[in-house]
Amino acid sequence: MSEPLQGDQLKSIVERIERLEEEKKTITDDIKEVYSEAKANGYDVKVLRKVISIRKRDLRERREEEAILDLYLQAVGESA
Amino acid sequence: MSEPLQGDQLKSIVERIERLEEEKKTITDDIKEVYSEAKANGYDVKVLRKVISIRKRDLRERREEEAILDLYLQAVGESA
Amino acid sequence: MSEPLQGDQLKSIVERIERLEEEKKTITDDIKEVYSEAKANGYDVKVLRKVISIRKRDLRERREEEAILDLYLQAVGESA
Amino acid sequence: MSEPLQGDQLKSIVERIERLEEEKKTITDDIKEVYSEAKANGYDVKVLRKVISIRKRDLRERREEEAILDLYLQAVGESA
DNA sequence: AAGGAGCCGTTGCGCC
DNA sequence: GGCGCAACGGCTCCTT
Repeated sequence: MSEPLQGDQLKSIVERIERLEEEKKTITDDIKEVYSEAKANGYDVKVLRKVISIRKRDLRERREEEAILDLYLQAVGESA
Repeated sequence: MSEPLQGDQLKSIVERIERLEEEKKTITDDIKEVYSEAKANGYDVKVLRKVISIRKRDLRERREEEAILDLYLQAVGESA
Repeated sequence: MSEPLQGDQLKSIVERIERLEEEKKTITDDIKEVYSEAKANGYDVKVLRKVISIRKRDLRERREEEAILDLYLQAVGESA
Repeated sequence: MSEPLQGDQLKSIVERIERLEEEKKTITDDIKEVYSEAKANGYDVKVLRKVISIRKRDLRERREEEAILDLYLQAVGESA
């Protein structure tokens, strides 16, 4: 009798994923909405996107530097 | 005195977007998590992804067909 | 009589692309080779890759900053 | 006095890799260029890509089959 | 309509 | 040999 249960499990997995993807889409749309509002208020969307992306990049870069520092430390025989 | 307000507005916009992007990332991670669990339960992730994508495609096609049907109905003088 | 010519043209396109992809693969293999040599000489490949990627990122970041500067200049009415 | 030499060696490695990656990028761009031209001549790029990928797949499969055949031949005592 | 940017899915690579 | 990660290519949407 495990078959039907497996079927249920699969169904559950698919539904969970689809539900999450819907939520994700909602957020994506929200983001677009914010850009739209910004544009309506006279902001240059292109610049705005650039600002966001650079801030994100900076954050990433900081993490990157930590990561390589860890690697160097390991390379000289220290635990991270 | 509108400058500082604009500054605040810009800051608010950036923060709203960054907050939304964080939420989006959380959901993306949740989705990965579900796939991981599925894999741990013996499901083939690649196939699973295919299933999801086909279902998405089907849904989209169904909506397109409805849209076309609506157009036809309107064309013959019926309200949608 | 344009049909055969078109066939030739298509053939030419496909061959050019396939040739270029072969060259690309050769280079990819060359890169792997360099990493292999480096490893044989005692270098930590993981660290090496990190170094390369950070240098690339830095270069990109510099260009990014120039790009946003240009955007700002445009935003205040100056030509880039 | 091996330190500076090692430094030079590392520098050389990094430069070789970066040089190769530039060449790789050039080729990637060339490929894009060919697709662009094809498009300008009325070809459907998406279909074209499909053609290329199928040919690549076929080539690969043929080689795999030869490899298997070789194994069989060896198994029965023949040299490849 | 064309080009570019961002997102997603696939493939290949290195590690365990 | 399997797993996870990172790079690459392809697709879609948006702007010009």
